[in-house]
Formats: sequence, C-alpha cells, structure tokens
Amino acid sequence: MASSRRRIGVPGLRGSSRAVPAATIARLPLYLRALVALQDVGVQTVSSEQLAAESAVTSAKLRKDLSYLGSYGRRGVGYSVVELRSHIEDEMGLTRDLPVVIVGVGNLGHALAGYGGLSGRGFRVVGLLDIDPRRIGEPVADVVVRPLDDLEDVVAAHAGCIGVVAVPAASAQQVSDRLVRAGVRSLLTFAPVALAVPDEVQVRKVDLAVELQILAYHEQARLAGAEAVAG
Amino acid sequence: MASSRRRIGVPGLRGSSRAVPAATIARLPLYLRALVALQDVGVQTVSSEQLAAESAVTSAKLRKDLSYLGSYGRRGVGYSVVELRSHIEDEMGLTRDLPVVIVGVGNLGHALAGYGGLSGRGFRVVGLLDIDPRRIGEPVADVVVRPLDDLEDVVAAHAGCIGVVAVPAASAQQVSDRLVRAGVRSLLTFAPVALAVPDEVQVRKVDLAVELQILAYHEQARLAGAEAVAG
DNA sequence: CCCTGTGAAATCCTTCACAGCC
DNA sequence: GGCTGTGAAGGATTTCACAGGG
Repeated sequence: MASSRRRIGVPGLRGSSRAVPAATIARLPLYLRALVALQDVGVQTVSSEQLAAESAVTSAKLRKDLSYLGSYGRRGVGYSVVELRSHIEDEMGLTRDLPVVIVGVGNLGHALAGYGGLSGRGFRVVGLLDIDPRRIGEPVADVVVRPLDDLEDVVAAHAGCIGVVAVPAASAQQVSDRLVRAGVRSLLTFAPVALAVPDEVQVRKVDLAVELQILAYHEQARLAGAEAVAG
Repeated sequence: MASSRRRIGVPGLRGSSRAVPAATIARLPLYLRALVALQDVGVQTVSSEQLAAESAVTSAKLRKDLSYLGSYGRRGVGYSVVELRSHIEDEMGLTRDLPVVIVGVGNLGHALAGYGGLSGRGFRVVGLLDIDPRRIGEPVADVVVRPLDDLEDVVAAHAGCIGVVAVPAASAQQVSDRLVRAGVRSLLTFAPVALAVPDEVQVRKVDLAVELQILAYHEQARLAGAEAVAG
C-alpha cells in the first residue's frame, strides 16, 4: 500500500549499499515478533524452518530475506535468537523508541492509544489530539487528549515522529496536510480515502472495509465454484 | 498477507475462466470506493486517468486491472460510473450483505462494531461475542454482546459469514480454531500472531505494530542517509 | 548428515507503447 | 483527437535446488 515498490537503499551511503527489497522489509517485523516470542520462552537457537513456521512464511523466503541483512546464521545449526533479533532491530531502526502522534480519539484512536503492543515494541504515544471539546482533557492510557490546535506544537516537540490519522474520511486530507506541513514524514492512516502527500512522505493505509471485501471475493468465488460443480 | 499468491479462478467453471490476479483483487475495493464517491456527486462517466487519481494508482495499472473483468469501457469516452460499479460489485460478491461475526469486544471490537463503513458497504454485523461476563448483554451499535459459548450457534445461523478475531494474542489461535470448526472459512485477525488454519480458509491479518515498524524503517533510513551526506 | 546462503529459474506484477475504436 | 484494451518488455518477488561449511 505504501507508495512505491522500488528497492530502498540508504541514499548517500558510499560503496556497497545492500538494497533490501520492500517485500523483505514488510516481513522483517514478522520475524522480529517470532524471535521475541522465542526469546521469552528461553529458546536460544532456531532454524529457518522453525522460524518460518512461526512467521507463516516459507523457509526459502525467510533465508533469502535474512541474506539481504548479511550472514548471521551458522550452517548446520541455525540462527542465534538474540543475535538475529538485534540485527533486525538495528536494520529497522527500532533501537530507541519512536514517538507517535494520534489524531482523532474516537473508538479507533482509543483502541490504538490503549494497545499494549506499541510501548515495548519500539513506540511511544506522545500525543493524542481531537477536535471535540468534550474529549479534551480526558486521559487515555496515561496521555491527556489535547485540542487539535496543538498539532503543530506536539509535532515540533517530537522530531521524526509518526502521525496516525484516525479521523473521519471527510477531514483526513486536511489533517494529513497539517501533519506534513508540521514536519511529519511517516503517516499511518485508517481513513478510507487516498491521501495526497508529497513524494518524500511515506504513507501506509489500513482499511477495514477493504480487507473484508477481499475476503468477500473469496467467499463468492467458493460459492460460484460450488454451483458450477453442482450444475 | 492472505495465504497464497496463486491466480484465483473459479474452479469447475467450464471454458475460459478468466483468472483475476490477487494483486488486482486487492485493488478492486479501492476503485469501488472511488466510484461510489463519484456516483454520490453525480458524475456519470470517468476516464481511467481520473479514476486512477482518485484511487492512488497509475492509469495503466487501472486499465489492466479492469481488463481482467472484461471490456466495460468505451474508447474515446471512459467508463460509465454506475455500470463499472455494478460490474465490480458482481465480481467481488458484494451484491448482498455478508454477515460478520466479531469475537472480542474490547476497544478494537467496539471500534469495528461501530464503524459505519461496514453497513452500507456490503457487510452486516450479526454477532458480537466476548468472554467477559461484564460485557455480555451490553448493546454495541444495535447488537447485543453474547457469551463466547454462543459462537457455534451464531456461526451456524449465518452461513458463509466472515469471522473477525479481535481478542488478545494468547487466545487468538483458540478462537480461530473454534470459528473454523464451526464452519467459518474467511478470517480477519488483528492478533499479532500467525494463525494456523486449514488451506481452504482465507486469512487476512492486520497488525498495527507491523505497519508502524515498516514506517520506522523509513524514518531510520532517512536519518542514516542524512548522516552519510553530512559526514 | 544438517542447515545456511545464494545463483538461477520460474512466476508474478507493473509499465510501456500503440493498435483500434469512438 | 481522446481514450480504452492489450501484447510485449521490464522489474520484482518467489521458488528451486544445490554448493559448501559445521
């Protein structure tokens, strides 16, 4: 969903900048989560086959993916869970907490702010913004909801933060514009509209109705198939 | 994210079963939404260029995608908004409402149940289930929360329904197993774990931490690039 | 043996560019 | 002239299969 599909290197890095494919980057978080779970259970070494199973990918794909990061496994043995974890965290820039600003504190914004999976996975909610005066001042998971007008201040106070757009479709573009103008260059949006942003801004979009519609297609294809067989 | 990548034809359909690529199917909902918006504004005809802009894809991609459904455009003119809409709705099986069962009525389940984008886009929430006795009986958006034990009954009462897994990671596999055993063959999960399901079950996974981590990678790549330039 | 790392093949997806129709 | 529909080219991603180290 995020804009492009080009290989993403580190521009300006001299010499052999291994270019990690976008498809690989999208899977590294899956491996990371599986590794954390394994570490929690005390597992020290894991084979590509096992880790792939935990991550719901094929082992060949996993090995290819990891090969883009370098050779961190041992033949005949597998990968060190802690080593591999820290290599992936380094590669993805999860070594320190990233600030997250959530705009829109409706049901979804609440759910996000309260989602325990953020803190402890490299993220910290530093701002909750809403336009509704009735919600301002309300504490949600240790953070107090502030008025939308504070948007620029909050973003300025947290360089390199990620903006989350959890407002209705009608105001999503407007909010996106303000975030970008304030300096945000990574957006996660839940609004069911295409956001127009400058090229250098990364957007990822999560659309629940889209996910359900894709599932609907398969339900329907099954039905049509069954009818054809019966007919 | 959903299992495979194979072309999805209608098995058992005689003769030339056009196989629509998975990537195309994932984009049809975007076009559909744009078409609905255009229709609401009273637009009757749209070119691939315009519709592509509204959907944030390229016009060539859009035309290719639509060509898999057949030739519903007119050269020199464009596409009829209403015609194209109904063709896509047919193709995706959105001609009648699909029942949706949501398991887990925490913050996220609430957000989903209350999400206006479902009813009116081909879906109807027919069941809300939770294990917490304090939540049972509570009405959420016209549907009353029922105990988890009712799962099999609810699924049986709504053939071909989609199951939504909005429970904590620890119980996700268990819930998924029950849904599948009860007959559900399409799952949307928000739990940050890989669900093991039989081949014939379609799973789509939405993982907020994963989305943020992908954005984090880009933030970090930007930083590294800036440093390299500065150094 | 077991298991990783990786070229090479195969597949899938996107983009190009233009023939053909309005 | 404008615009769709589509082969063909070009990329990207996945899979294969095996060389090579432990």
